[in-house]
Amino acid sequence: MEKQTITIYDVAREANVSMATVSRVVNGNPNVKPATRKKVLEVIDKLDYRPNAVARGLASKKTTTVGVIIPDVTNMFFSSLARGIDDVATMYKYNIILANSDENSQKEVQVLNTLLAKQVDGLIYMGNDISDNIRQEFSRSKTPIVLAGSVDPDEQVGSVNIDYVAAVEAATTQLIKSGSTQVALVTGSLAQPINGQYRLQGYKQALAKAGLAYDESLVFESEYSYHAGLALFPQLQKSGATAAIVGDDELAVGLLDAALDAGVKVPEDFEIITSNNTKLTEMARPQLTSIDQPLYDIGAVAMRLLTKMMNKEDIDAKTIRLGFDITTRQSTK
Amino acid sequence: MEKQTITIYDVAREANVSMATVSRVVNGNPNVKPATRKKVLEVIDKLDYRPNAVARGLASKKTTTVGVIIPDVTNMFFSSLARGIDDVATMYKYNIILANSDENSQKEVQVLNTLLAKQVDGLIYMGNDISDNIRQEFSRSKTPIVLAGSVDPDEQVGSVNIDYVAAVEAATTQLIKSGSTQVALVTGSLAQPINGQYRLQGYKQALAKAGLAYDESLVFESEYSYHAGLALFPQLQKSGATAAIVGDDELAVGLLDAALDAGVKVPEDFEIITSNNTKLTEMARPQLTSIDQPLYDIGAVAMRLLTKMMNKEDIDAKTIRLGFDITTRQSTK
DNA sequence: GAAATGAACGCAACCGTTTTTAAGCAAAAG
DNA sequence: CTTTTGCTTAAAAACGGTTGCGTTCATTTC
Repeated sequence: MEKQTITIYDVAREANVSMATVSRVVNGNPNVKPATRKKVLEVIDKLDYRPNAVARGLASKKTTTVGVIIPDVTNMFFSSLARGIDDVATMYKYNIILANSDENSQKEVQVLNTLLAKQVDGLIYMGNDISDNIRQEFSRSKTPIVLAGSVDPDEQVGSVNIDYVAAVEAATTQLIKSGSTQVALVTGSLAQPINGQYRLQGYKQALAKAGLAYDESLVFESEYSYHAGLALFPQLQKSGATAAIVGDDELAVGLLDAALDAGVKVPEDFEIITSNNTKLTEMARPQLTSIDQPLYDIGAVAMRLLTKMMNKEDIDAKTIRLGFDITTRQSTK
Repeated sequence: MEKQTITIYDVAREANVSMATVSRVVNGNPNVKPATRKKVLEVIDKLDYRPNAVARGLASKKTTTVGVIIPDVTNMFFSSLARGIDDVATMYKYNIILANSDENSQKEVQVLNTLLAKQVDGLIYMGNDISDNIRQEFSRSKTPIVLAGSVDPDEQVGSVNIDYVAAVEAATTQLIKSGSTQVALVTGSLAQPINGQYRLQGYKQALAKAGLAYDESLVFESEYSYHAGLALFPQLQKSGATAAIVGDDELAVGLLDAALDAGVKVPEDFEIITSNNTKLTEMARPQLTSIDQPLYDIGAVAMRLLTKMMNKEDIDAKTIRLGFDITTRQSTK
């Protein structure tokens, strides 16, 4: 009795036209006489008809849905990207299926497959680490994919990011110029290209240009979390570092708070530059100087790129590098 | 040439069975002879067959997808809920379509409709304000809906939250006991039931029990943002308040930082209790005392409730009230 | 006035599953 | 030895649209 879903067929009958015609007016196909269009529209309105997107997806092979793989929505860095993604997605009439992966490659592959099973028209992947498993799935997938905020050494898929080498070099240089000779680099696993290749390289370049020797003991690998930062600071201190460039904002706040709690003055005795310029950098006291990646834009541009790919438009460049800045606040002199 | 999607039909042919049989093994239907099951499985593996979820959705009228309407993923409060939702969703084999609404009722209705068009099996709504528009859509929807972290005065749909009256009363009482007679209440719009009804009531009750008069000038409506907090503090100070209970963590951090920047000592001269116990409360210095709503759990329980509803199991109670605590940190004496 | 043109619209074949119905068949029962 | 019973499996009808192709019919064109 309540199963009553009204279909395109009901509308057709009621309006005395074929379902093809109804389909045309629903889809804005111009080949419909204004009078019939009007009539159909009225019936649609009267019956409160709502096209079934699943049926439509099956018939047209398009779901107007894209999959988004995110390490953790709870992380400001990624959620900022996600917001950019969703905004331009809705702008282009797409919806987002959001799946948390915890950067667990097994989960990622899993999720990727259910996303593909759901026939998403495209896919956006976020995550620092592109495991071989996932890379393999990428390459045999016919579905357009773009990476947001991560780098892909072999450019199989689209991607949007900033020049991490240059960014870290600039940040490191700034720290050196302000007087530190012992600048620490605190990032996630060096096994991840973004850290082990790009950030590390930028760091070394800055050192080299300043005529400073590279000292491995000033490079720290850490989890990206507040508590990790809290726990890591003593080691940083022991290393003799007087400044640090940090790969994640939560981590940086942890370091900062640990410093403060230990009575170390920031920026007088210890300077910090963090990497993501999330709201956290403003909320900290002292506020954190940060590399300013345009997070929202990275997401937005990634989604825009994806729409082009889904639309089979031709792309000028598969990988887009956005500009960055360094926003100076109170954690540097 | 590569359009080659392999369907259930291909598998059936290759395995010399009907598609019905393939469907059975894919869906774990027991009525299949082990031998044939094995054969089919082999063919599936060999052909790398992946069932088309869209077709499945059309035929079964189930999409194993739920819609999630969220004000803003970028907000820690909501993203924490979202994380809980997603985790139990995947636990029950559902995916999440995430849509940001900015608490804009027009956008909400819009999004709700496209979600329903996509035949989601259920819906989770987050947001402080349940506009009449959206409430109306709720009531005529046949799709199960549950609210996460918000209250619904007329309990049309499921919902999961905490006892906001009691929570605010407890917080206010604590502030009064520690010596403040002028406790401010800083929340979002009082037009929203959660503020105007529940929080305000808890606040008044605490006052009454302590024999203090209710003073309207100590109640502040504000946007939930860091900058709003920064801007609001001077007014708070002018009001003579020596403590505040704040409805949102970002807002609270803003207030805290403004106090600090103004040379007001927290908690000596001004105490703060905030409401959501997000990570921010730990990151602030001094750390913020907070009502401890189990954010993740609210999301998780909401999703669990939704699975039951989608499954047509009978529910003991449509609205579930989780327990809360007050986690004392450094912003209270 | 007949033929050609083109706009509107209807027909019907998919899209890839699920699911109901029934058939086939071997073992158990009578 | 025939009938009943109970598994397996096949066939085919949905599910609600999209879309290529063909048809209809009012206009133009010659």
